[in-house]
Amino acid sequence: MNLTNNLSMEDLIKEFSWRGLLQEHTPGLQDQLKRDKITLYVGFDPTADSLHIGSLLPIIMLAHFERTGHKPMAIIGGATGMIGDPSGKSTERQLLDEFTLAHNISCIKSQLARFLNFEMGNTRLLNNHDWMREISFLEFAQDIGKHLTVNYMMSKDSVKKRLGDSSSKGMSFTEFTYQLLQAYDFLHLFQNENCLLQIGGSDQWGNITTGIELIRRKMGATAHGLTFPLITKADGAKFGKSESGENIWLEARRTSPYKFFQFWINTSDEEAGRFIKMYTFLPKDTINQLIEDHRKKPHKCILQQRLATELTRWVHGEEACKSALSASRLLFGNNPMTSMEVLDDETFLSVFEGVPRAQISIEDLQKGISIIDALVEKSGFLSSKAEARRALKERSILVNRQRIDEDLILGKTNIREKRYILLQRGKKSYFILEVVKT
RNA sequence: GGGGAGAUACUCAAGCGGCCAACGAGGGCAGACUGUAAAUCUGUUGGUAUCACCUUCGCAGGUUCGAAUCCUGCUCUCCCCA
Repeated sequence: MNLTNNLSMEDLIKEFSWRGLLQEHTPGLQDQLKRDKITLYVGFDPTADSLHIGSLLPIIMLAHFERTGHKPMAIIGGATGMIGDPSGKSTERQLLDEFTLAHNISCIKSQLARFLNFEMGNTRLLNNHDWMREISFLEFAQDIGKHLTVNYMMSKDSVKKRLGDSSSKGMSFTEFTYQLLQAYDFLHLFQNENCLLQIGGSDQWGNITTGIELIRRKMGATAHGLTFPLITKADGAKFGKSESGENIWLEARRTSPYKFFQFWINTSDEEAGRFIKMYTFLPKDTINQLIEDHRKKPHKCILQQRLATELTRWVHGEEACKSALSASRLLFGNNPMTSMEVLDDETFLSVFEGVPRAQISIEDLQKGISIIDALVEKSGFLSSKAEARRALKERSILVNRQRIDEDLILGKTNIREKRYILLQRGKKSYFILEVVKT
């Protein structure tokens, strides 16, 4: 992505503000940021072995800080991840065992390294387990717990929600303590790394201010907090899930670059306008121009195209982005049929990476397989013959992108190129049959 | 402890002896239209050997030629009075 727009980013707060990345911040932060290059941090929860697009925003925030010469730190919640943050959660969270946690942490570390420059030493990666494990419960009670009242802690939304609602299952002491642990993180980083700012999603505001309060009471010093909005979709649905309800991960093995690309392509006009500001590093002028162009020619999907391209390139690299783009052109372009036939098997596979597939024997194919068997028994693509019949009646089944009838018998002639047959239900659901010798 | 109401498919919700694989709404899927959008319209939404049969209406029994519908017991949920 374009890194050379530092001029417009002299005032980070302003920058965040027009990008829609600013929810709340403590007073005086703006001046502080203009005056000094400060150290700041954001926490990442090691709840899975890959980050998903929900984590993209904090990463982008750190990248903005990195690019303007500040010293960002990504803190992996190796200790706090064992506890679970109650913010925004209505029930007690599952605790993770140590093995899973260690695995998750190492995976997340290597992912973050793709987006942030840890090489130069300006941007760093820490694990809060490293200092959390040093402190005993008694020390914690004495040095930390002393400074904040339970009354203060109870006033936080994350706590109030769980105590007030009679239908909820209550809240364990462990979860109640979470905000203190996070506050201790901030205090520790303030003392040892001269870290002056914690950022996070807007649901973190309560936890961040607890940290600021702890630093104020214990050290008599001023620390800062900044939050960015939590993303909601225009229709109120949860952001970050594909249409089929799967998470969109940053790891190519979990979510193929093609699917990732498609996720952004499928955003609505309004969302695309909002997201391109938040999720790309394109300068203001460029974005305004794009929005203007899009308004004039909405059918071109300029915003969605650019958003998807920029992000796929950033997350998966130039190569993956190109093939995701060409796959999309192929599948949704004007004359997909002809281009399908031209595809050799290798390109075909890369286009349909991540599409479920099954093997089918050449002998069966020689005998001929009814399309219903092919859809259900031989592949498991559809779950019952009744469903297959229904789909065929709806004329929603395609073989090698050609609409077919119920009486089709699959034979050798249906193999495209050398080894594959492409099944399709509707526009977006694909399945690959791989022809093998038995 | 006493009294009452209820449990039906993904969700809500009809049905109260045969015409019930079960009205309707939402959701899902698909088709048309379109910008791989929104809105709209249409079809579809248990299974199989599909003009038929099988399994499904909280669980287990029973009455009946025949039950989601009636009876008995059980489990769970909700409400009212103590």
